[in-house]
This record gives sequence, structure tokens and C-alpha cells, in this order.
Amino acid sequence: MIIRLDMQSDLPIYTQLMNQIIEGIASGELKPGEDLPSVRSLASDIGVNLHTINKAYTLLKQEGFIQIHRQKGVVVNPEGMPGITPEYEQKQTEQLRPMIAEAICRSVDKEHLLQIVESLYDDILHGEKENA
Amino acid sequence: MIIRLDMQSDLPIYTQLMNQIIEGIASGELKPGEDLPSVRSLASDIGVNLHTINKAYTLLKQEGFIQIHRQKGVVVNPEGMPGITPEYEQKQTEQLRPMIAEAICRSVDKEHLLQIVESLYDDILHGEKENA
DNA sequence: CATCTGTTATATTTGTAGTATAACAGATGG
DNA sequence: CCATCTGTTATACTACAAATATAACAGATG
Repeated sequence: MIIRLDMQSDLPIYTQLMNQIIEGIASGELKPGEDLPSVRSLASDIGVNLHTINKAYTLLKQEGFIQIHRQKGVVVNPEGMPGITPEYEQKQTEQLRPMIAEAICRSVDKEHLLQIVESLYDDILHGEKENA
Repeated sequence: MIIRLDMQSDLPIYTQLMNQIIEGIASGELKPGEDLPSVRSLASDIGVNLHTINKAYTLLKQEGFIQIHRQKGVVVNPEGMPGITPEYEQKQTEQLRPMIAEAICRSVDKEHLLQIVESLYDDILHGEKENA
């Protein structure tokens, strides 16, 4: 899996990493049980510190996306993904609400917004099998 | 307009402010041409520093939601809201993408997700005319 | 036993958020 | 005419998060 980091982004590196791994799982590129690189090798691959990788992995583990085994390494959670928890629903609402409010201000009508969400949904599902 | 700040939130105060003002405009509670409090009065009202308010106002002005007149004060942009710019579309996609990816991981099916977005859209439009 | 895994502990640098003061510039109203 | 209101700018400071740099520890593996 190819990781792309934007050092100019306002998003922290560990957040970008989490996002890309989650999208990798969503697209099917990363399957449950599949190995992820060790904190050290991934760190040297993409040129960041070991602790930055570790932070992303630790958070992904806390949310149930991956498992971390002491000496074996890191794997996509073989028992499947976390479900729809109340905390998740709350976080989702808190994140969506300001975005939708801005869309309304900018005269994005409901159908248009739904189309945007729908096409992004399909986009992610079909995955980036073709990497530019 | 009632401003609610969550000092425990991971969102900066000025971001929470921006979000609430934008939602106020989206819901119709704040109308184009309507006055907003001065940086000083709002700062003392909600108990934060003048510069924190100023930062939120300055950013809202940059994006076209409000106008700031040197001696008159701050008003919701009387010329209407900013439209759908390419920069906005890009920002929107960058924000939506990771959220949708996580939803897919958590087995939120497309129809369910669309319903969530739709009901939030309606929620914001109907506004919080009844404030608890 | 060297080597790989994650883990933990410190320390340092850098940037952002937020506060605290203070002063400036232009407009307004008494 | 002057006090008072606007936003604006500048400086300094505290607090915290992000990221790095090293180093060491613990358990498993070949």
C-alpha cells in the first residue's frame, strides 16, 4: 500500500496515516488479517519518526481497526471492523454538522450534496486499484 | 444568537465560533445584513480574549461569510453567501472522504449514510428556533 | 545469541491556541 | 471638541500538541 503524506497539510501526519489506512480497508486494498509494516520500517519508508507511526497505530487499535501483537507485529483486525457505536455516531454527527451547514450557506441543494456523498462512497469502494 | 463553547473540545475556540456562526446563517437565524457583536463585547460575553474572536471573524471574512467595516462593525454579508468555488469543493472532498471511508469500514450502507446526511440537512434548515 | 517485534521514557524543537496589555486610526455622538 | 466606540496591529507570555531524536527494555524468533 502506498502512503502519501502532505507535509504542508494542516492535518497531523499521524491523522493522515490513520485516514489512509482506514480508506485502504474500506476500499478492500487492506483485508482483515493482512499484515501492516512494523513501526520502524514504515517510519523509515516514509521518512518520519517511529513515534509518529506508533501514535497512528495505537489510535487505530483503540478504535478497533487493527490489532497489535507484541512480537508478531501489526495486522488489520482479523475479527472484522468495529461496528456502529454510540460514540462513533456522535463523532460522525459532530463532524458532518458543520460541513452540511456550510454547504447550505453556499447553496448546495440537498440532492446535489447527496450526490456528492454517494459518488465519493462509490469512489472509495471501487478503490484506487489504478495508482497514478 | 446564543453561543455555546466546549472548553473540553479538541476543536479550537475560534473554530467552534466559526461553525456556530455558519450554522446560524444556514438555519436562517442570522440573515444577510444582520449585525454581529463587536469583537470586544462578544469576547467579554463568552469570556474569551478579544483576539480569539478576531481570528474567527477574520477567517469568516476571508471566506466571504461576513463583512467587517472599520468603524461600523461586523455584519453577515449583505451581498449574499459565497458560492461553490473550486477551493471549497476541494476542501469539502478532503473532509468528506475520510468520514465516508470510516463509515464504509463500519458497515454503514450507502442508503443509511445518505439518510443521516439528509436528516442533518433538514435539521439545520429548520433551525434551533426553540433553544433549550 | 543476534535480531526482530512493540513499548516506554526523556528531552528537545517547533508551531498553534489562547491570553494579557497596549496602542493606533478612523468614525460617531453628545 | 472630546470621549467613546469600532476594527487593527504589535508584543510578550503561557500552555499544549506534533514531531523528532535517542536510548533502553521485554518478549519472541531463527
